[in-house]
Amino acid sequence: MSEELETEEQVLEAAKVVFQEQGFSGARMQEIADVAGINKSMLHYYFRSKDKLFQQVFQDSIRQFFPEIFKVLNSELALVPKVEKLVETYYEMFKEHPHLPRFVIHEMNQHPERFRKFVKNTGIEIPEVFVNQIQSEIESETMRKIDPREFIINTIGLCVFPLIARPMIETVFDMNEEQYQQFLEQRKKELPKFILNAVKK
Amino acid sequence: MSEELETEEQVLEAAKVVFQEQGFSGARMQEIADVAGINKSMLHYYFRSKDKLFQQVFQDSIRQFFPEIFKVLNSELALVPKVEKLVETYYEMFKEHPHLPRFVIHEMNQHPERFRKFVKNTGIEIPEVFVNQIQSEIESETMRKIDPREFIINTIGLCVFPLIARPMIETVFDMNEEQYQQFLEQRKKELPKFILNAVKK
DNA sequence: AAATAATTCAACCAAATAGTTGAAATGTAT
DNA sequence: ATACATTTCAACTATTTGGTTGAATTATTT
Repeated sequence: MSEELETEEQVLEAAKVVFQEQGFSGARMQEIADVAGINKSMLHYYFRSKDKLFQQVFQDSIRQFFPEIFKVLNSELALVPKVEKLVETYYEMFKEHPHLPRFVIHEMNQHPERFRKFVKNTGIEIPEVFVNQIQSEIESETMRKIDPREFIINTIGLCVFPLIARPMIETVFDMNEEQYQQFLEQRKKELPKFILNAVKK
Repeated sequence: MSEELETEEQVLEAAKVVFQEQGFSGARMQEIADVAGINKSMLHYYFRSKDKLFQQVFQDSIRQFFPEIFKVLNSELALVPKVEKLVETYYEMFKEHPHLPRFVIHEMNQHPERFRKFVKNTGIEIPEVFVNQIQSEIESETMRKIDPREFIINTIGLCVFPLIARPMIETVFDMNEEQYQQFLEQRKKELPKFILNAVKK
């Protein structure tokens, strides 16, 4: 039983790469096997079907996408460092997993019910601490009146969009890969200012 | 030759619905035929292959997604009404085509080169008028210093995100369909304030 | 050493799916 | 009326693809 975990992890890793790039319907079992460096029989030896394998990958991706961010949202940081930390957390995550957000977005829209089930499994809840924080900032007049939900959605959206829209950005603004990466670096610094200014009194 | 255009349009419309919902690899020719209310032979009679049909749909979707926005960006409106108009334009477009942005995002990432080619075909260019407008606003100190590209990306991202992330929003904030629609309505009013405040001095 | 688990391989099966064909029917233009 | 274009239909082909099988091999455990 020595290699079991190792190979299983190898398969999962390969499946993650292929599914996140191509989506469920675009992914091929053979390609996953190739990337994992094993043969197709092994896929079915560990995971019984494409669907089972996909669900595992999707579940894992959800766990990667949300909880880390919600941990920051519900931390005890003050508003300014919290927003900075949020942006940084996202950018770190996406540096390693550039296809993660688009994958989650695409697949959650294909099967919203399954997505809901999976999210419930991860135990995510409405970020209370953060909602309260916003509310008290508004009351103490250090922030203009804004629906905390808007705030959260805007922040996540602003982090995610430049990644999922990469080809659009490169095309419209005529950038090469390097210029795009440079643009992201600059943006990482500017984004917290943009967000914080947007909610300033 | 009387019905030709009509039927061809019917097929394209059906293909648009199915491709935009399921993506290229998820779409089935049979389903497109069913939605168009014709049989499969006709698909190949007008468009020779799935790929040809898809490219037509994708090309059309790009034409729908970008030019309208760029027209607003490059119009002669002042900044405040321009942002308001931008948000409104997007929301109107997405009311009729809710799957459009996710479709374009997904497929442009699958084949960035083809996407680039298609965009070039539509004759989109860097929105000069708007870039100049931002620059002069910054010089006259009515706006804080910001890269115009950031401004454009942030605006589009903020418009698009709540649509492509719908299942996430409904799940995390525990909304039903109606509450989600209501949320969008509220957001339509709030978003211009958010954007304009973000770039205010 | 014996038993069990992990792995490979090649061949295979079954289902899904894109695409084809040809004959017949219907509609349209000249 | 005739020619041409459009449409239907059902059956068919070819390819892709998910999944299976079983025998042989290698590694691990006991």
